[in-house]
Amino acid sequence: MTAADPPAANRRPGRPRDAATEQAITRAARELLAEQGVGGLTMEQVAARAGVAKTTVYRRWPSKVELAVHAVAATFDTIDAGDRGSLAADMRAGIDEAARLLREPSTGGAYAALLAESARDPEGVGRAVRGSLSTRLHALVSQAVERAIGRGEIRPDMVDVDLLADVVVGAVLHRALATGEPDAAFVDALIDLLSDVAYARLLLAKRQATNPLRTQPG
Amino acid sequence: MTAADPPAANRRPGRPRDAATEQAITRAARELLAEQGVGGLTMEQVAARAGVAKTTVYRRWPSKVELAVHAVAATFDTIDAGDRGSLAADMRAGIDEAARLLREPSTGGAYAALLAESARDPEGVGRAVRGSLSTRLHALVSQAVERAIGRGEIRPDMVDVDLLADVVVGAVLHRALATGEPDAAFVDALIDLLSDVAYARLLLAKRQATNPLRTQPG
Amino acid sequence: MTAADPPAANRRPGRPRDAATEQAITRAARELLAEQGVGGLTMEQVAARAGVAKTTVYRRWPSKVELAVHAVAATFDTIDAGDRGSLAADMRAGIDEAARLLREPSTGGAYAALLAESARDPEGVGRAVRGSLSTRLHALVSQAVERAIGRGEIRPDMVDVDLLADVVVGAVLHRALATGEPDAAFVDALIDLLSDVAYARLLLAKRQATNPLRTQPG
Amino acid sequence: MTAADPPAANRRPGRPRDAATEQAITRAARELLAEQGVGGLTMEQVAARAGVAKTTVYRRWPSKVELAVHAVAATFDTIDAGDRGSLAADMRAGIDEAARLLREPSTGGAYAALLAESARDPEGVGRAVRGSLSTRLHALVSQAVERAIGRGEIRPDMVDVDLLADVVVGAVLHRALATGEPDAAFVDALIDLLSDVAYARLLLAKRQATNPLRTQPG
DNA sequence: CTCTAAACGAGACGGTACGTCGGGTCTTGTG
DNA sequence: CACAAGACCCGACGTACCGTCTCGTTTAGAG
Repeated sequence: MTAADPPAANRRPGRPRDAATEQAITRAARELLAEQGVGGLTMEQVAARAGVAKTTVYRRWPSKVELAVHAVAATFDTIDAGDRGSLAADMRAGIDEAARLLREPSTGGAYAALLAESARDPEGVGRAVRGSLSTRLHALVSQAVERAIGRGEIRPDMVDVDLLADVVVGAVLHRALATGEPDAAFVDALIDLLSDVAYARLLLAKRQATNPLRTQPG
Repeated sequence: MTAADPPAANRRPGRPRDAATEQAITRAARELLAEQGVGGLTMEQVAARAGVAKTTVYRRWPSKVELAVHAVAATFDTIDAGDRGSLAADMRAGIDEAARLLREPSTGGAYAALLAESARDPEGVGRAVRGSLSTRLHALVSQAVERAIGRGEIRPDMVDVDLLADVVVGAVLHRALATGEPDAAFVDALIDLLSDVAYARLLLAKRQATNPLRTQPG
Repeated sequence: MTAADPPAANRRPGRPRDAATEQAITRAARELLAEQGVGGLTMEQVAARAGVAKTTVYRRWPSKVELAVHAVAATFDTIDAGDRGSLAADMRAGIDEAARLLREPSTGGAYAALLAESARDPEGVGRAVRGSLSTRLHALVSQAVERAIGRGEIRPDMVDVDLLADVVVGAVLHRALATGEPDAAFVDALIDLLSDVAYARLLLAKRQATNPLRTQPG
Repeated sequence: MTAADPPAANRRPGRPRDAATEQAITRAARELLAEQGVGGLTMEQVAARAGVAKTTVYRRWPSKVELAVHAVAATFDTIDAGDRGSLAADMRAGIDEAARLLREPSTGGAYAALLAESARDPEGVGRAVRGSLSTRLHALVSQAVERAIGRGEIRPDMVDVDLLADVVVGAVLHRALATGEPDAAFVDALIDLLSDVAYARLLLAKRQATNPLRTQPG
């Protein structure tokens, strides 16, 4: 084997980056996002507020969008996705978390803006947004389902996790930005709806029957 | 005596606006939106392509955002919300329409961008977006439900129309922009999910029972 | 002879122009000129303040510059060029008048601006400016000289009226706009200078001599 | 020890300005001024012709007027104010220079336009115009006089330099823009006039007399 | 204890679009 | 015709960000 310290091997030459700088930028970005929304998140302002040169910001995040993704992701770090013991509890907790985050105009608006950017550049921005943001929102639902499967509460074939996640996240997002507040009543109603789905499927599975209301496409 | 002329009564003074101009702008805006997304929707470009002075555009739409709303709304004019005869058919048609529109990156992206703007200015932009866009997407679902109520297929108390609409539109939107394509399989799965809700509720109503899976909010 | 009223023969068909309108425009133009200088003299503002449509202004003065000429000329209508009885008194009065007019920043500035326009369009604007403005300023000097010649105070070959006028008007104008105030001391000094010219010429004429200080050009 | 480096001491931080850029702008401004007068001196055009972003122009000259001042001043850099050996020669040279510059419609017109602007903003524009332009035209006369005083040709109390300068510059300017060409004959006549002033004053000084034509202000 | 390589602050730079202002023309309906 | 009202084209204004660049100045480990 060659020399030594594999962890220190990737030590890059030159002056190392200042960790405080990174924090200052992140903090400034989050503050601006919260105060003025996506439109207020300008590289110029971020640099100024962080007390940092624009170059320094660009050295870390190659474009404004990526910084925005980072800033929103930082907000998502507050997500609590702990195990609540049951599917119902986990689902409620997950939906509550989603509503809490997206209800905030700056966060909800920023997420929507980044989704819009994703549409323009699915490979670049889209990949980043999905990887850092959408996935984490989806996880709020999918983790709950997976835990429930693990517990034996439901069977894997009974639920399309991806669909479920899109339904939950999409409904909360749209309610937050287009329709009104994703308040407690909304969350309750959404949970009831999902409960009814579960009820129907458990029943149908037990009876080995098919929902007669299901029609053929076309 | 000749008939009265009510249309000429509210004639505004001054040179009337040129209808052709209005069309040219709308058309240019839609084209640019389709070709290059929201980012490509520039007042400068719109005016140039429409063969019109920038002032003329601003005279009609006081800002870029309002023009964008108009352009997306114009795209929504292609929505076919005819009566298909049954709730199931209407729902499928409505979801298909939503998917068709939002699947288009320019339209879906633009809608998301405008939702983002709504978060920054709920009174101004938000009101316009809701009035011209969100409402029309919701109508795809709510009309279907209302027709079904009219037909006696379902009872009004069995469904929260607003929730349902947010679920459908939100799910389609999020799938389109964040997760993947809202393709036929997705639409089918979504319809199945809704069918199961209906099944559960019809059953529970007949039995005068309550879904035991429903829990109390915590 | 043909029909009637020769003075009314040039009666044009259609609705006659409103004299009050003309006055309102002139007044508005002068006010704006006085309040905000040439830069503040916009067709839009003039029309608005006169309570008149832009068309109406353009019907009378084909361009902004011509209106400006008219407005300054209207200010020049206050010139008092009465006979003071002697060359000295007339000259003093003329220079005082010039100083009074050009000292006013709006008038002096406007005159300078119109001279600038003249440089761009000597035939059109230039002709109008010369005809309505420069000539009248020159007259302040030339009338004095001509009266003096009439009285026999000086001989026509002793003075180049045009040069004299340019010297006086030019000096006052430049002092007003570039150097400082054309105050009483300045006017006095200018008169003294001209008096010395007259003294020299009278003396030289009497002696039938030539000023030895005059050198050959080149 | 090596010599000190005072020039490098006051080095400003950041990327230094490109000298070539500055020249390109100046050149473009002068060309446009010469070709199309003040009206043709557009920030947009200057930037385009200089192959430079508009921002770059604004970084140096905060407004169009200041750039115009600079452009005219650059034209004034061609002034030759060398010592010709005698008051007469220096005066002739100075007047010729003034005539040469102001005869050019673009330069004369621009100078007039800037004087007009000075009237609107005496502190800002006015200061710049006086400092960069008027002073330099005045110097054509005042330097000649001061040299003459140095040589003993005339005595300081015999001439009001400021008045003289305004007379010369003003007369040339007004002749150029309002009356006709400041051609050779005009320059000669102006010089003759000034020569006669000198003659009168020398004579009166020698005789210790007063010009009887001088009257008291009234 | 120098050498090297990168981080860093500062600010110039090219670019694109913004929304506004003003000039001058054209097009209505009404007096 | 005159007139009011206002649409329309055009060109320029000055500003705001974007992302890139070029400087001089640290700051660390490597030799």
